[in-house]
Amino acid sequence: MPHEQIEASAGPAAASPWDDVAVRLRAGGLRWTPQRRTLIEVLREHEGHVTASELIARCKELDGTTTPSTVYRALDLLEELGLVKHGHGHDGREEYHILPQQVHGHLYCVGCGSTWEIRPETAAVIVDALASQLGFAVDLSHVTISGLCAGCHD
Amino acid sequence: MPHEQIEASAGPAAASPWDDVAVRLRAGGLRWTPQRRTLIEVLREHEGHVTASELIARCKELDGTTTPSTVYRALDLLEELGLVKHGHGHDGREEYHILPQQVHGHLYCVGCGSTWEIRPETAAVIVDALASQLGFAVDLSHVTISGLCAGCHD
DNA sequence: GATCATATCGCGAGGCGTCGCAATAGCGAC
DNA sequence: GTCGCTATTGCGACGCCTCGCGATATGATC
Ligand SMILES: [Mn+2]
Ligand SMILES: [Mn+2]
Ligand SMILES: [Zn+2]
Ligand SMILES: [Zn+2]
Repeated sequence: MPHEQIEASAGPAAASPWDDVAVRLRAGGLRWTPQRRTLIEVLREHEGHVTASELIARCKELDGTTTPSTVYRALDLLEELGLVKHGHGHDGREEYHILPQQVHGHLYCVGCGSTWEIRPETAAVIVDALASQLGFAVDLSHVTISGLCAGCHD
Repeated sequence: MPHEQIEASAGPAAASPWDDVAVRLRAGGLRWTPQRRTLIEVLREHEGHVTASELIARCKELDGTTTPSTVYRALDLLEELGLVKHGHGHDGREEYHILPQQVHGHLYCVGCGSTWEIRPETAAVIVDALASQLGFAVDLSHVTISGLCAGCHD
């Protein structure tokens, strides 16, 4: 497969945020390892929300030697780089937002199990209320708020 | 210790919600077991918020044979009776509110680790926003909202 | 391409919470 | 007081997540 490198580096291209992870890591004295490579590969396949378990499972498919603790640690790292953002589902389990564009809160209906993202306008009301009344800077994206959706109550 | 029963039933007394748990359980075809008795005894000692682990530990002090799964199941039951209400801390772990008077939300500062209850006025804003905009009936007490307190940001 | 400092890994153990199952024991009825 | 139905328990196993530790391997330097 000659010319592979030439092709890969041809053109400015649609730069993906994943492309320079190796560089960013090394710039900080950190290392670009096969385990991290695999995780990035998996993350490239996803959008939106994914469970930590799902990510680990997929990594294991690509590399049978995958270890959970290594994946968790790599995810922590990528979160510091701003490439993923974790939150907690209604039961406390971790969920990851891949390439979080705009942070958003989550709703979970205990009646039917549906989930929704909280729209920016609605989120703003919540954020503003806590900011103005308590000076508290909410990270809405970290939690899933439970309750009953319109279809499930009354 | 004669007259014990007479004393116990003397006067209308300051009825505690714990006093008729046995009756309420039996009324539903459920049973009043030593394990549940121990848990109630522990709950009587507490107010406000307690971790599930703390409750289990305290039960174990009173009864060395205590089993975690049994305590968890008993707590589920008491929650159905409205005597406790569980929520999740910022890390997803369970916390129990003993005799929840008024449900309230919780705030956690990721900077200093402090926690606060969300005051009713503030909670009302959040609940109303989700109710009016989405028809969603929030159970604020089930989650701990993370962020930075006034002292920890800017 | 060899060397070396140290970032990272894999492993094992532990805490938390859930569930299925077989054995046990409330408690209502007689 | 005994009997019998079945709610409940204890156990064991599992899934999720974290952490410490000794072994490994990255990648900067020469
Ligand atoms: Mn919950
Ligand atoms: Mn978290
Ligand atoms: Zn619903
Ligand atoms: Zn703070």
